[in-house]
Amino acid sequence: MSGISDVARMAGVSKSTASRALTGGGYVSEATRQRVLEAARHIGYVASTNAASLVTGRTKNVGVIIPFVNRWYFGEVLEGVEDALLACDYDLTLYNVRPGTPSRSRIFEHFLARKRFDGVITIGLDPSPDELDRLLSLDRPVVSLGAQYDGVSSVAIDDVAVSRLATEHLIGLGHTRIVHIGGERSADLTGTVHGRRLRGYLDAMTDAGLGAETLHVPSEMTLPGGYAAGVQVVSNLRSRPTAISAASDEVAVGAIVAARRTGVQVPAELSIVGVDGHEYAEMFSLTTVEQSPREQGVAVVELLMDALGGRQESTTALLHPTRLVVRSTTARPRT
Amino acid sequence: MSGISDVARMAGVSKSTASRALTGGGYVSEATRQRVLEAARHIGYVASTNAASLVTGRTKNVGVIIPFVNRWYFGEVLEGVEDALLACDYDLTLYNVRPGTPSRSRIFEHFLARKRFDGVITIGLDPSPDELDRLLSLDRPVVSLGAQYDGVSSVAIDDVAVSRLATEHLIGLGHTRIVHIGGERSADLTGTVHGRRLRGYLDAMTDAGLGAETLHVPSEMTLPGGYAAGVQVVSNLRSRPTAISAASDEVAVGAIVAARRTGVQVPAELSIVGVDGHEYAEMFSLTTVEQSPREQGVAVVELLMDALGGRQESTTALLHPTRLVVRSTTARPRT
DNA sequence: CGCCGCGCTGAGAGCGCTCTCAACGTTATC
DNA sequence: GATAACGTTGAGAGCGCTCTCAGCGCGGCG
Repeated sequence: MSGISDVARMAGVSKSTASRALTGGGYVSEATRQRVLEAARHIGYVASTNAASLVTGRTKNVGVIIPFVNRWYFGEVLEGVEDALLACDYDLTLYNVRPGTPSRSRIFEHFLARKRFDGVITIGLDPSPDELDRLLSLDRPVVSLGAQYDGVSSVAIDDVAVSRLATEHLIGLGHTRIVHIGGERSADLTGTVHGRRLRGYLDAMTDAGLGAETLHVPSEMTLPGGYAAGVQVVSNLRSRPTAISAASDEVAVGAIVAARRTGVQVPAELSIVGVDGHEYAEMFSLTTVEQSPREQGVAVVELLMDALGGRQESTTALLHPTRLVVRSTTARPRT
Repeated sequence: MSGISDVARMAGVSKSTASRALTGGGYVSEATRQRVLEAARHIGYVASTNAASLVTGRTKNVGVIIPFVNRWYFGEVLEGVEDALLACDYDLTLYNVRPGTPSRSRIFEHFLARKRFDGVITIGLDPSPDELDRLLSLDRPVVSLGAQYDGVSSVAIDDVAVSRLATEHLIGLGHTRIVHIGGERSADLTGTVHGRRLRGYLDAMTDAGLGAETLHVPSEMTLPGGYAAGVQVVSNLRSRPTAISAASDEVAVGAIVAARRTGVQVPAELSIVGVDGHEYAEMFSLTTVEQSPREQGVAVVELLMDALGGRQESTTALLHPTRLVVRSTTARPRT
């Protein structure tokens, strides 16, 4: 275990000078710097971030709080965040807070309190008041991706708008009996992604004078969830809708599979539109509103770096662009 | 920022005693311990793991090296590992080494060298000689999941056996024209998961006297990859096989979608079997050989904890059980 | 009664760094 | 020529802990 003193001795300078040369602070003559660098390389010296943290208080580590790892959006975001953090020379400590797990509270109460990070990125997190309290009392910058809450800068897309856009696409094609498949309906339609997407659907329907026709089939935000809901929609022969506005592409693809399996033609008998730009969308020719989670991951890291560098201009909420991609799961309804 | 001295002062003891009471080492009277604990709770004291690491050399942190986050198997494993690590009071630092990314070498050369962990878990890693070298020279325990390499204990399934089992299931049903869809064929059929699964298929075919009939369509180990390969298989009208042995469930589901889309009946005209026990398998009624990545994640953490606790009994290679689950994508071939 | 061992406690060294501060030689300024 | 300023360096304190070691009171034992 070679320390900085070894490097210093080998380069014939003091610990202080070696430190300066290595970390790049203060005055060091170019010659000395080279000598120190050479010595360090020679004995394979790597600074102990630990010891450095102890004195500087900065850990070169960022905590990432994420509810799921195994869903497309979250996986993409995580990879984007990881890449961006590495580029800034930061490690990433993962805190997987699956909702309803006992470990979730343990993370908030115990692990976060250790403050082994310079800042925190939360992804798609809808914190309880207590959790938010703990987060803010960490005395470290916190930024959020895919969700907005009090006192925290964020990067996200306009979930209401994307769902509205998707629904309006269906309305524009002439559909009137449009059903929305998505998450549970809760009292508050702004606290969750699926809530906001339900709201976008409702807004579009209301604005088109179809307010009385709205229909919401709740489902998990997963492919199997969409499948189950799709089966339900399709088997409802009496008043089968002519189109589905799904809260996400995973749900939409599930619905497509359900329709095909039941012999319902897509889009001839049933149009389906999703939201996300999932990697499966193209394969299923799914019409969808695309977003770019990877880029959002990079953006939220930038936001955090600003905060860490003291370049924080109060609380900001960045909205990333999205775009409608029309493929072949949507068409005019049969007259 | 309250330190241990504050706790000590408040409890009316020395720093040493406070430390003993808090970390549970050495002699402390029960009364004193309670007093210290109470004081710590009162001022919300949380020990700086950083400072502790500096003296003990243990970080209470584990590095996890993973090539993908966004594939089912890896996501499941990661969640299992995270859960198990939290239970042992360890943090998880994520190193996402996507193959071919420039960040991959940076991680091996720079980030790992910082040694901010007590041990390393590699997931499905096929390290280059140089990478393996760097890994072992870290002087920290390394354990591997889903891949075996020199000098490292591992947890995995028998990838050759599962694929052989899946293929034998098809052979048992009477199929002879069976094609394998899976990863690139490389010179060495043991270094990668898809290589070993290809080998299992080849072994089963050869043992059944069908050695001359083997056919391998390479594809990415993803759903779109399986779709593309499936299209290719299905459109080959002259000598269409009666069954597909897919290297993974994602590939198998892709092939199912391709078949349905082309109007080929599954399983009437084409049987398809996968490997993994993917969350989509049930929804597609896919016959498959199930494994349990989550449990494997837990198991590999146990292995690492043994190594960290000095209970390492040389290098072990645990094989986890798998089982064939017959659903309805496989049937006897039409005569 | 003296000594040892046991249970408990405190003093203080030191983990590997960074950073402040003083010192020193050299050059610019008046 | 005296002084200031600048660039460069080293000494050493101290980050917040753990851990070794010595000390102290007390009961058991020879």
